Amino acid sequence: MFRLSKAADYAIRGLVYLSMKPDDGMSGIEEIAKARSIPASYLAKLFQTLAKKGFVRSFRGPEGGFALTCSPRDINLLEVIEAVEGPIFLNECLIQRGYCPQDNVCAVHHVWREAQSRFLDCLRSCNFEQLAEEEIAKSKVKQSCTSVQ
Amino acid sequence: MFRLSKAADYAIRGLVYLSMKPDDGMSGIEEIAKARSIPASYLAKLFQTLAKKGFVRSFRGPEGGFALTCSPRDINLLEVIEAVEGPIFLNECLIQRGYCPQDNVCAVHHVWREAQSRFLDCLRSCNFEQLAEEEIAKSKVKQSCTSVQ
DNA sequence: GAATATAGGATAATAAAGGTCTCAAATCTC
DNA sequence: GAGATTTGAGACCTTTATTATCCTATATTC
Repeated sequence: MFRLSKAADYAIRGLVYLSMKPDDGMSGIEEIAKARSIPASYLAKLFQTLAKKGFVRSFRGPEGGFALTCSPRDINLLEVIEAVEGPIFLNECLIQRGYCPQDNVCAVHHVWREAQSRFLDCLRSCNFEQLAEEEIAKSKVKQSCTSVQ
Repeated sequence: MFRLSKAADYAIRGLVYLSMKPDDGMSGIEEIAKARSIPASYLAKLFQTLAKKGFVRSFRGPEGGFALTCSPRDINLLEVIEAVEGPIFLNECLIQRGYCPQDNVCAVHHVWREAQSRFLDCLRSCNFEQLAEEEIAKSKVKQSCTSVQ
């Protein structure tokens, strides 16, 4: 099924939230989870893997929480998704050269490669600074004009 | 997980096989399954749904089997995948306008829309005539030069 | 009309995703 | 140092999707 997993979706939403904070802003899991309507215990587990992969640093104890390790500009969508879901392959035959026994015969193969590279480029070109800025802008519009659907 | 299901993969491979047959050529499940190394009983079910969706016609009895209902040129990859897997949505929030409560706030939303439309265009622009021709060409190359990896 | 080859449909087995809970470890405040 | 607070790690359960098989009904041929 070609669908983003909830895990990746949650991770992205959480990181966007952190990216919107003024520099080095730290947030606890509970805060993020509440702000973005994500199950807290699930988000906690996700942020553990994000910490392992180096996107965020964790701080224990009261007033602890998570903070980005680098500028939001230096994180892109693709990285985050792959950190949570593992590497993206639209079809098994794209996992690595020679994996698919019908590599040289299968005509669909190169269509997948093309579709995949376009798709990945699109995700790679989107960083969290953009996302955060856009979200801030949108939320301002919404505040000044609450009745609009 | 962003991956083509085996079901869709098998369906595509089966239809490519039919597309390679001279016009109106009919093939039994067993034949197709053997030619493309697909579990026969599984392929049978897939072709049932392909028949329901109108891509192939079925013929029972001895010498029966399946045949395309129209020219391979008039079938594209996207149609087939969606027939088997259901409609493609990269993220739940793209299912329909207003489905996602954070529609107007979420900045990631339009990235998904963009990525999705590029992806779908790519699949839509690929028809089974192309695929069949390419596969025939490739298999000829392979025959004349078997030792090449 | 009997044998046979095939589709049709129901059902089972497996794998993955999604989510919860508990306890340990660290850190801070008092 | 005691207690409160928060992450870390992992076990565990539930749900959903995928993959596969089996049995029955139907059409075709001889």
